[in-house]
Amino acid sequence: MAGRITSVEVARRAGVSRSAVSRCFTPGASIADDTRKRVMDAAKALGYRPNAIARSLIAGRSRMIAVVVAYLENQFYPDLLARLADELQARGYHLLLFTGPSDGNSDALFAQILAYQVDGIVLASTSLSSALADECNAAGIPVVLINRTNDRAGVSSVTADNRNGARALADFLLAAGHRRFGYVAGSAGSSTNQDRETAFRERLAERGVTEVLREDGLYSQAGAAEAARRLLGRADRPDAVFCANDHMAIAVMDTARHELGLRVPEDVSIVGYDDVGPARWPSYALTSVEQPVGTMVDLAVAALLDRIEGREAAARIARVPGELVVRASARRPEHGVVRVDGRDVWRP
Amino acid sequence: MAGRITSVEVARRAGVSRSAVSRCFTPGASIADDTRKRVMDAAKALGYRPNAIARSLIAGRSRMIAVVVAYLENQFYPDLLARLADELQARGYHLLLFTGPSDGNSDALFAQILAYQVDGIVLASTSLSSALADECNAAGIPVVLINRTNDRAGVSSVTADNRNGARALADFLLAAGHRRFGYVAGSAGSSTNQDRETAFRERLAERGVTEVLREDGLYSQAGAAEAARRLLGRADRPDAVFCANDHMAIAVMDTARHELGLRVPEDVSIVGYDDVGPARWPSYALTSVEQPVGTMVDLAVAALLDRIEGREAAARIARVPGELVVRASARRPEHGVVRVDGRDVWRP
DNA sequence: TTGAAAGCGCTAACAT
DNA sequence: ATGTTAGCGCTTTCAA
Repeated sequence: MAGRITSVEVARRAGVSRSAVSRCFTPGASIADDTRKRVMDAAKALGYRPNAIARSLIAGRSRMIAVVVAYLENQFYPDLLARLADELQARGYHLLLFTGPSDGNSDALFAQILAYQVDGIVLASTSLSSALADECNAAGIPVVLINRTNDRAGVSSVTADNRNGARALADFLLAAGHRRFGYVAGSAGSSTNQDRETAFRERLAERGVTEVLREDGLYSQAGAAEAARRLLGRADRPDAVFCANDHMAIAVMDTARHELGLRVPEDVSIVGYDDVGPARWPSYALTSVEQPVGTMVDLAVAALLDRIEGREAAARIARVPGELVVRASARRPEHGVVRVDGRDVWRP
Repeated sequence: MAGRITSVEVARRAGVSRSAVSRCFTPGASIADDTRKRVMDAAKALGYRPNAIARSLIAGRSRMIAVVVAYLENQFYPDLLARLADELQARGYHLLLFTGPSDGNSDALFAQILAYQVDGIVLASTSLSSALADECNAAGIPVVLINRTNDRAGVSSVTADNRNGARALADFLLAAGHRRFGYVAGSAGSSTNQDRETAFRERLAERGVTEVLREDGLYSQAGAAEAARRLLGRADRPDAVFCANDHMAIAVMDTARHELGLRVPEDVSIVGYDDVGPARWPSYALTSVEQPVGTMVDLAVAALLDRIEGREAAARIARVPGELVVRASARRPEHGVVRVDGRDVWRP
């Protein structure tokens, strides 16, 4: 541990008491300009920084937020993490990173998070969101789920408006003339997958299509490639496939083109969800519903800090809408696509 | 802050002193089995966890490691982060994440890092590696640079063997018959870019090729796309391009194919460095030198913890070799490519 | 083996 | 405006 210079040494050098030193580093404390200057000079000379650990002990707040993420291969999560860190740093909080347990041992993780006395927790799409969220909530620590919801009271969450997005995708594909559909699912247990899948099916059913071929991709690229082989290898293969996220859609496209020799979108239209970076790469040009990471982070941080700082006690459930961004991976309907801010979007 | 149950309450319930409670949670402390059981029962009943913050204050060590990363769009960094978090968690340390300042304000960042009394710092490829590393080192906190080096004494670093990798790439491209070369550079200031570029040029020069067209890509995809336009748009364009990393190589490939109408590798061979996930996607099938992130993390953690835990005081400089993985983005030499562990690698 | 007492570095009453 | 005192939750001598 470094920065061993303590406030006593600064106080001695400046010829004042430790309290005076403390006040210099406490915004809004009353201290004479002259004293402040002497203290600051001494502090600078000695290289003194108030010890945030000791401060936390008194304040009962650590100004640290635990963030638990499961998989970082899906570019959505690194984006999320980067923005979260920026946003928290800007507000004087810091991010303690935990990777979701591969071993499913949420208790050990929970113990570690609690031990650090974090002021709040962000759970980004880990398989154990629910269990952890409940425990933390019970322990009185504000929790916000990102890209998952949870029915329990007291747990805030921020998601895309997955149901509306999936409905838009259904309408879009129908408008392009598709009638045979496939769905590559994420983990069945995730609320995001459920929302995307059921809304997609419901909308198709409303419009007279009741059959949707389904394969599990489990949010991994290997799983999605397998799913693509099964789904697109059959004689009566679908001519439009909705993948629960872009990360899988990319693997499905690659498998369709490079393994199965299919043309996209001539032989099969493929659409995804999230609009992550690689979806925009010309090799994929994936039609996808955006999941606005910036807005989601802003809402998550606000929900968390409002509770931590006592401005509001209630949990908040936010659902943020996103555009259906039209690119080249799916057949394009004759009508309904307009250009907005340099992107083609679906506005039927 | 939660987990407000303190050791006093556990002590009272178990009918012992606070010291006894403390000893139960201190490995190797002497305590009667009977007492331990009573304490543990009480602790469990109350949901008590020792406060890591209070503990840090005494120990003078926080068991937190600060990690500073600059850009998370390049998949190498999320991979690094995930493994680092896992590795540290497994050893009882935790990762405090800082995003490298876009505003170039390293002082503010430094202050925050110091305030948290972190036990060590991992600097992953930020533009301010050197300045920060020096400051932290001066403050007595062990530092390890990943994917950068720094001449200063006392600073550990772990990098790929960039010079050897770049030489292998030069040999590989020459063996495939290329004679007109281009280089898309990362940030000129980064040691990694310097090593890759100079070794590439030196090796080509040794073999009689002295001209290499150079464009700046600045480690960003937008920059790389611009570089590709300039480099490949000219009449006497190179027929082989080495990009300082895969992240840029992907943008260069996309630009070549989709904007400039070039075939890869028939019209131009493109090679990168890092062997990140997207390099393996069939749409790119990028020939690249791997940067073994697992090994690099292991070495970085070892270097850091050996110093933190007093096993070794000296800084360590590690350079880890990686295979040149041969895929379809570059013309393939007639000889020298062999299959090892399911990959084609260059072993001249 | 156990408890009492001191103290990690800091801040927040409370005096002055 | 400043100093004195107490104490955040824990561990760690020191005695017993």
